[in-house]
Amino acid sequence: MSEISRNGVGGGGQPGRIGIGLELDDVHMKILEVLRENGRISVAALAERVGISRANAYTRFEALRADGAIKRFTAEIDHVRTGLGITALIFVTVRQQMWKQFRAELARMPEVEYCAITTGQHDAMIQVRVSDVAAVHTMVTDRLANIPAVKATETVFILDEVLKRPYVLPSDGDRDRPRSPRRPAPEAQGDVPLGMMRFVGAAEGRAALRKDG
Amino acid sequence: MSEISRNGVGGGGQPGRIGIGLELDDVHMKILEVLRENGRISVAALAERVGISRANAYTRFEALRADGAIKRFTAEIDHVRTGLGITALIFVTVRQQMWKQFRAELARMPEVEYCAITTGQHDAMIQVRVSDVAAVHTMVTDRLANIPAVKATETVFILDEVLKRPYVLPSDGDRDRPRSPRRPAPEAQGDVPLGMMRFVGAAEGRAALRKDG
DNA sequence: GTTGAAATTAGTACGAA
DNA sequence: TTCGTACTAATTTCAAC
Repeated sequence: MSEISRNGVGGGGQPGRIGIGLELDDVHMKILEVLRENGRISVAALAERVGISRANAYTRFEALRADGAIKRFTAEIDHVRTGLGITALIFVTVRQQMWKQFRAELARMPEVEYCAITTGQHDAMIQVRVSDVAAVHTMVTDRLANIPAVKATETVFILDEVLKRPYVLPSDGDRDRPRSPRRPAPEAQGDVPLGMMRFVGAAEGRAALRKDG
Repeated sequence: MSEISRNGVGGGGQPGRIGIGLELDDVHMKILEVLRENGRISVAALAERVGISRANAYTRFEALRADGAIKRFTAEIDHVRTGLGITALIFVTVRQQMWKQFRAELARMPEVEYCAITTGQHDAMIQVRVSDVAAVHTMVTDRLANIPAVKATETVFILDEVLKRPYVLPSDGDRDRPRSPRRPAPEAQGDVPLGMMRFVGAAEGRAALRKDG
């Protein structure tokens, strides 16, 4: 379920004005900041925390929802408590021209929480939550392996989830980041050990793969 | 911020009864199911959808919150709309005995949405959201490279987020999954191309790394 | 975009089954 | 435990400014 908006590399626009949606000003951002920490706050309390009137808060709240800037509200739950304490990442290599099938099969796998198409060595990364390690094995060898679209997989386990923010906002950077310019100053690039850093681009023909998804 | 519960590989318990918390029955699960799709639903409406009384819904709702099964409520937002349309995964190799420093530095990076410690070739995977591809480059070469704890990185871009469920619940499997047993039947393992599947274990000495985090 | 007052709904506290 | 009801407090809506 829940197809989400596409992020195209290189398609980044300027903050606050993207697409044909409404313009997000500082007040909108502040509203989002509050809602990400407490999604169940009343609009009245929200108005007070943001520093605007009730009516204004209702208007903006509804606008953010209607525009799609807020996609939905959800509860964050403790997976260990619900019996799904094992999390794994499965990197999948997908056969060309079979993306549609791959996506269809994904929708039929409830244990998959997240799937993203990536550049690099593999084509997609999926995150699964299951009750035990055996279930990961079953998932990979029984379910994924039986999908013709899946050429190969590579599985790693998640030992610990160190950080999980509800989501990131542009305004987060205003806190302690030194307001870095879009492009780093040329002289700043010299003093880092670039040899240790690898940017992994898309494999050959990857660009064409997105079309038949 | 927001340290979350640790998921230990091999530490999976039986569903519905983990740790010393409250016992989660079918009604609790149904409540979570509703709340994950609509985190702002009123308790009155929640009671109706689950099929219990209002008073009972309040009791269980509060119990789930107090127990920690529900960690928080949040709004899911459209990152492209807020100007953070570029998402990247950075796989990090961390120097032994320097995990504490790595985690401290992570907390000071607002663009990091998620960080997990993994088995396999790398030690950690972090997901960042920024406004443009140049910001990823700045992030990796300027910020991450300057952390002594970081030995090496590998970066891939996310081209498309195909699937993003609020979270997975054990009951999700009751829908269309053929109620698979914990461990796959021996004969079922023979007809899959195991040669294409790779399970990547932890690098040498990885187990010791968790202690000094 | 703001304030204030009416209508509605949410949250709490009971006793009964 | 769970349900049903009554009570109190808060929120949402809608009006005028």
